[in-house]
Amino acid sequence: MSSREPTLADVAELAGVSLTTVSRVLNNRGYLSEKTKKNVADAIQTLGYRPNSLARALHGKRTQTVGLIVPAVSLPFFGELAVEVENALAEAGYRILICNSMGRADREREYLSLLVGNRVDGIISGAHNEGLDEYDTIRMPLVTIDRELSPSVPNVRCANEEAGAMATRALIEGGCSHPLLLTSRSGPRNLREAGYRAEVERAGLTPRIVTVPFDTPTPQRFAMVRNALDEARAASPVDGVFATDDLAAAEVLEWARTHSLSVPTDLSIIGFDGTETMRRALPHLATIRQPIAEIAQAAVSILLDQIEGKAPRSSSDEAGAAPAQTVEFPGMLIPGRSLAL
Amino acid sequence: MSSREPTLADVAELAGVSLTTVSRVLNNRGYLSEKTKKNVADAIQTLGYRPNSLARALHGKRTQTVGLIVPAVSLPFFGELAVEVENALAEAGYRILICNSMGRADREREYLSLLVGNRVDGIISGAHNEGLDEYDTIRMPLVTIDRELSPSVPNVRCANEEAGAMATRALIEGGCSHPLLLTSRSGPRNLREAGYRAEVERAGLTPRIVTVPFDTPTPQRFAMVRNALDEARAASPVDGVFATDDLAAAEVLEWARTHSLSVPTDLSIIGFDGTETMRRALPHLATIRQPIAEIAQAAVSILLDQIEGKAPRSSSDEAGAAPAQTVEFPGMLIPGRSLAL
DNA sequence: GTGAAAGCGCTAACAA
DNA sequence: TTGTTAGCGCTTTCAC
Repeated sequence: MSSREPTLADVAELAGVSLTTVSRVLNNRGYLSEKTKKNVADAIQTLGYRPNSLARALHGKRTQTVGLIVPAVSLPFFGELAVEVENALAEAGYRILICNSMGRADREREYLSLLVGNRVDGIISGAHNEGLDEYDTIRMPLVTIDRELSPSVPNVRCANEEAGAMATRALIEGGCSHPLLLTSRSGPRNLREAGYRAEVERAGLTPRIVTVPFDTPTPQRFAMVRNALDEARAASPVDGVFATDDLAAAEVLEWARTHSLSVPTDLSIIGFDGTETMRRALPHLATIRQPIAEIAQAAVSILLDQIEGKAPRSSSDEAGAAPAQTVEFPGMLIPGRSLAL
Repeated sequence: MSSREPTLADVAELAGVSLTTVSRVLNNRGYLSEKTKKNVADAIQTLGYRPNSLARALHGKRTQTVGLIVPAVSLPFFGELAVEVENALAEAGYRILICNSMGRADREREYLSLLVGNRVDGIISGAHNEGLDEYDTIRMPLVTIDRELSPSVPNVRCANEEAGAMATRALIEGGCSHPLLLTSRSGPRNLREAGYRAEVERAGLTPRIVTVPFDTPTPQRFAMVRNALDEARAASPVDGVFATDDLAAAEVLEWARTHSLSVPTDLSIIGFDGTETMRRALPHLATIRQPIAEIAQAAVSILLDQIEGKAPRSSSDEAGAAPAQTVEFPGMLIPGRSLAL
């Protein structure tokens, strides 16, 4: 009875017309008599027919699907990013295939393969694994979010350097003379760090940086943050912390509590991201809000331009075409009680 | 040059064999000479060939894809659920198509259609829209997570009633004589509420319930929570709150602060879910942890049994077969400073 | 061991 | 206004 999904042929038979005709009413193409239209529509209705998108896609048309690669949608930033990307895509009639790389290069590699195998129309990558040359092989529209993959791949992100400077400035203006940076990976590619450094030096202070890797498993995380901060404080005073994500900032809050440091009197804290979830969880935490919706929309719109051929992927920059864009959106300071004034 | 993805035919030509042969080495079926195998493998390598899964699926095989419908992966519970479902599925060689219904019935309906159109092999639904009779039309393996869809659809969930009782008991044992329930929708189908009621009555206390709809937009949320709690407190004293999710519990914490109620001296608070994100953000919040990984694994395993034919979906319960299971996993009390002892 | 040919469900010329 | 036919890329009998 409910053996298999009905096909075009089933509909055609029931309606007493040819396949083409059914296909035509489905795609609303060509001239059809009202009567035929209705017949077919009825048949579709009674059969509960749904076109097989695979077959359609096989024919060379688009799959209307875009792959999104992120570390994990369980992280508030990426969860919200995924939702916004999905919304932006939905408006254009595209769907999303979400891939959680879990910070593992092998999984990202696998997913890349899978996406190509599934013939998605394009890929948005927000994962952060290094050294994946597989991306060079990708012959399809590609956009990254906050990730420098190659000069030929467009990159959309928050204006990290200025945002980092903004956060640091907020600490300094609040009276901190020993502001510390807590981040996941220090180095020249960390633009939030660059902003921090610039601002600290401008104020004639000394940069101090402490790192706890992004993908540390939760059980060990808090211990690592605590140790790192303890060490830093043992070396010299700390009266402010800029954590490059809000979850890390939450750990700093907890650390302060265990040391009976009162916030912001003894210690000012500012985070980064400003996701809805974290705003709800810790409304008093000052932070820099990334404009997630804008970022998602921009990434989607660039990708769709490529997909729809307005901007043929300049993979090899033939004729020295314009280099791929880096689009930046400013972060926004959200004040909070965790910050002295 | 990088015109289109290479096809089986391209590989066959380069290797100087037939389509069949290539297909055989791909699927490792039948007898092949080592030499041929190697030739083909090389051709695949140099061409960077990836089988088109659409074409394969079209042939009647599985798509190896499962749809997951949730309100939004940006909510910590569903974000973590999605990740766990994806992990469980990955082990079995399946992938996941995530659909965020955003609490809207129309979007859920659309997504259902889309999933069927994409010929996913099965669906896991964790969304919460009422009155979607579309589900009756679905002729494919289906499992729900914490959602009573129909007696014939298996449902996996946390043992909500006991967990609700557990939370309430924690408040009462901590000395609360006026424990309030903050939930999103009150009614007989709310099992956490049922647990709360049972326990409150057992202690000879009066149940008091306050609701703020789940999908209230963030800007208005906090105001609604505040008003609801203010009203409740104006009517009679409140010395404990059981919030049926941790984000709501966070709002109660904030409400307590604005009223200078000290937690837990004046007010005990316990939440629900115990996601990693919320544990990191508010480590001192007592809560009931849902065993998300177990729930995800169970749902996946039941679904895969259906897909792989071990348990033919008993949509009409022919021969009065065993009714669809409801699988429950116990919640776990996580104590915290928000709770008096 | 390997190949030829039919067909999965659909679209798009090309006819009628 | 509608039907016929040839694929899309792959798997799978059935032959050789």
